Amino acid sequence: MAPPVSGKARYKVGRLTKRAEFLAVAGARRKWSAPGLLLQARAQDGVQKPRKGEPDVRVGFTASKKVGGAVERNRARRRLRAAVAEVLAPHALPATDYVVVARAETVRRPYAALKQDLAQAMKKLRAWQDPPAPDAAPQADGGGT
RNA sequence: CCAGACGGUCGGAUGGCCGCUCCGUCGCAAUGGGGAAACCCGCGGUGGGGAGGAAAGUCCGGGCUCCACGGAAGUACGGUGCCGGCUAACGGCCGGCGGGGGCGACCCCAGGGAAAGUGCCACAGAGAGCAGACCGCCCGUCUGCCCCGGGCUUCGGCCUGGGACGGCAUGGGCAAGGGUGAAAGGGUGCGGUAAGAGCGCACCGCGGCCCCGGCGACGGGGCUGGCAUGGUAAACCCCACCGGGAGCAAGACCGAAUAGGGGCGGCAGCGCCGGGCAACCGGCCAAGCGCACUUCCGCGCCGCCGCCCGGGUGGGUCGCGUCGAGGCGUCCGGCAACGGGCGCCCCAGAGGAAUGGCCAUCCCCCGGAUACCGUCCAGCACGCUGGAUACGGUCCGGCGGACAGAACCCGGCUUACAGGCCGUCUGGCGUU
RNA sequence: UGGGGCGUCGCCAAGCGGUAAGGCAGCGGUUUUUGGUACCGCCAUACCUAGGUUCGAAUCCUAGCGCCCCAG
Repeated sequence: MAPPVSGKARYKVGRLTKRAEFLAVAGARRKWSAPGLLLQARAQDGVQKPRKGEPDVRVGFTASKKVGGAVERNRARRRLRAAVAEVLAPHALPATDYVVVARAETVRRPYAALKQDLAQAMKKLRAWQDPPAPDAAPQADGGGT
């Protein structure tokens, strides 16, 4: 691959959109449940992999009816998306698909705690790594301290 | 000032950091990447747009698209139901009418037909749809007892006439009153009567006819009938009017692999039976292939290969937001709904679904504090002291900021909703 | 998106204009040494919500809430 973005500090992640992709991640049975969210992970293979030119880390979001009405479900997904951009993107393993599932608590949970939930879930699933280019690390590490 | 009625409107504000999506524009990326194809995809700068009054429920009406259909009428089914208007249309809206509620502003009403037919009206009650007579009221007959009169008498009574009160008696009249019921076959009053009854009369109600006003629903008046016609149609039904079906996962286009369909060519097979003039069709056997392999048995498949064609699934693009029953402003007509003229504007377009995440300050709300300022109360040495704070500041705290997220688009309806603002009106109290 | 159905006591469930059955569970009693079984009694407990029609509504109508199913 020839990534056009090499020196930039922003970590791009792709998006899971097809039902089959979500089922594949769920079928891997690598999941961990935190108070504010539920994380699933799966290493990509020859069938489930990003198309060329896309980022090689992909994330999908799920907010079912159990979370609430459309307003609550939208808000839960948006908060999770923001947390993923801050926490998961810089520390994600390459060639891995993630699915973040919203829970009823996701909407009410303080944002700092939500970020900690995500980081803890990644570590529990052994899907955490330190940024590969620490010199270009962005200022998105506020969750730890 | 308090209480209330109706209508309209808004539905947090400002800023910072980091992001999303669409459109325009400039530059870079390039002989660029992905994909079978259709088609999709960067990076950086800059400018702009980016949820609602209900976007909701999906209860109606349309546009749009496909399907069906010769016209008209009818049947069935579903819906609507006072009148007039508005509208593209509606079960919507506006203005009226009638009925009901409220002191009032005002609110509520599926509000056609019950003398076309059918059904139903429990229990209670004498009687409930061809009404009926339990208590009761009245008139007789019979009879009991009491009072009054007459006659007879052997003074014990007997006969007879009248009156009053009665009777497990009996023959009729009545439907006022009692009682039952949601409802008892017009209501109230007077007359009338043996007692009563529309039996008669007055008023009210109801029906019929006529006149007047109104486009009409209907209203007003007159004459007349003499009560005939209980309720229920959100029971069946009758009448009038309306309705072809499905829905953007509609639909249009582009178009893999696999299986199946068709055509052409080559090769293999071409035994038997049935049908047919034949082309050919159907069946059976064998061969072949598969069930790991060999033999037997069993089961299953049935010409093989190549090329081409069309339908079509996954996938992709369009549909899809430039133009609309469009928005804003203004003028005119109309009581109004609404219509018309003119000017300006282009105003969300996602697609596992953008419109956000976090933080400050302000605003509002809730709880607490009240040293201080105001306010109120008390004391007076008249300027202070003590207290209160339900109110205005001030300070502190608040996982406090309603209902809720476009999905093809409009017009309505219904439902949810913290709080604020504006206007009109009604009732009460006070002051002048 | 379109269509269909159901909400009755703690659970299951009848009733389809006039009285809200029944079973299980629960409580009390009898029988039994005790428990179970059996029998008797008590369930003064229920019609999803709000309006309306009707003399009268669980039942009919309208609106809403919740749940389930079917088709694409």
